[in-house]
Amino acid sequence: MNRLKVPTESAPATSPGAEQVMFSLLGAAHALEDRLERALGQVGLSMSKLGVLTQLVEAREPLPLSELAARLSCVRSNMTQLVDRLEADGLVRRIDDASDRRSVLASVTRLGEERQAEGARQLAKVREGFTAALPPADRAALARALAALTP
Amino acid sequence: MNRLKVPTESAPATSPGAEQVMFSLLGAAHALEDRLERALGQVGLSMSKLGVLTQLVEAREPLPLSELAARLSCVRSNMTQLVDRLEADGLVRRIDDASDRRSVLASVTRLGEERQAEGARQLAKVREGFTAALPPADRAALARALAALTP
DNA sequence: TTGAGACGATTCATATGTGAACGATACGGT
DNA sequence: ACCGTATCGTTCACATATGAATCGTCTCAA
Repeated sequence: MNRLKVPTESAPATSPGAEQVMFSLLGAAHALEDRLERALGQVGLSMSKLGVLTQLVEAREPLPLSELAARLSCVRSNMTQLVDRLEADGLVRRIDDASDRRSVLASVTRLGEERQAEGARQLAKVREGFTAALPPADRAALARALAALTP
Repeated sequence: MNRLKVPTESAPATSPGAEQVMFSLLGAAHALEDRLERALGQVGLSMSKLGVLTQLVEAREPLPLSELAARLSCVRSNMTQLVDRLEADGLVRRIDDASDRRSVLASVTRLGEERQAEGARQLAKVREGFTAALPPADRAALARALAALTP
């Protein structure tokens, strides 16, 4: 699931190091995603799968695939395949929507709920490690900078 | 090429906001990658393709696929396919390595060099936008925090 | 009521990544 | 000189994403 390392540039001699901050951000996120996928892999999940399960658990009711796609910011065809795999794993079931025959609802199974809880624990562990690695003095500035960067 | 949005958590009431910093980082990187892929798409490239072309241009000589995979931190099978597509695009040629018959070298074409230059310009534009969006007061702290985060 | 257009899910083609298995080649120690 | 092992590229199966095209269903305006 990894992203390739970003192309290094032949440094244009402007403010020294400024060009590299963007790549540092990509690299840090990349490394973090690796850790998350590895941790979740230990309980048979991925970030994508955990995302779907978490939505369903939090909603406390079955949700249409369209709604899941919207909440997780992906296209519907992606959700079709993701739910295919979750169904094959026995973590989710498709049920017909009685009120709209176009719609298909995803319903989390008992096993899916258990797996979601395990995944959430793994995720929390990684998050703790992340927070621990963060220089406390820079935490606020990081949060501020990231907020400014996300439009 | 997008990553799904990260699962939101039912906030455990520890230090307020601290849990979310990790997700902010993933989100910011995600948005940034989107912008980069879109900018590169305008010249028919992707981050992965530009990465390969840039390595070849900077090396000023053909490189073995293994070497490219190592430099871009991906597995060799990925490089095989990436070079397949670059070759189909006419940006790269495979040539036999006379000194080691196991090895295959990737050689950037004239068109590939031109495309790399265009890609680098697109990348620089995005980077400028990135830097502009960054609160100057937080730049150093961001760089420091990201460095601490990348092991 | 009906028919045009919006909407929901799926399928297909494609891009990008991983990892295992394979065949060809290289190389070092005996 | 030969054999075991390492390395190289490829192929395959899979996971994850996008976007276009398709098919069924729904809804509203005329």
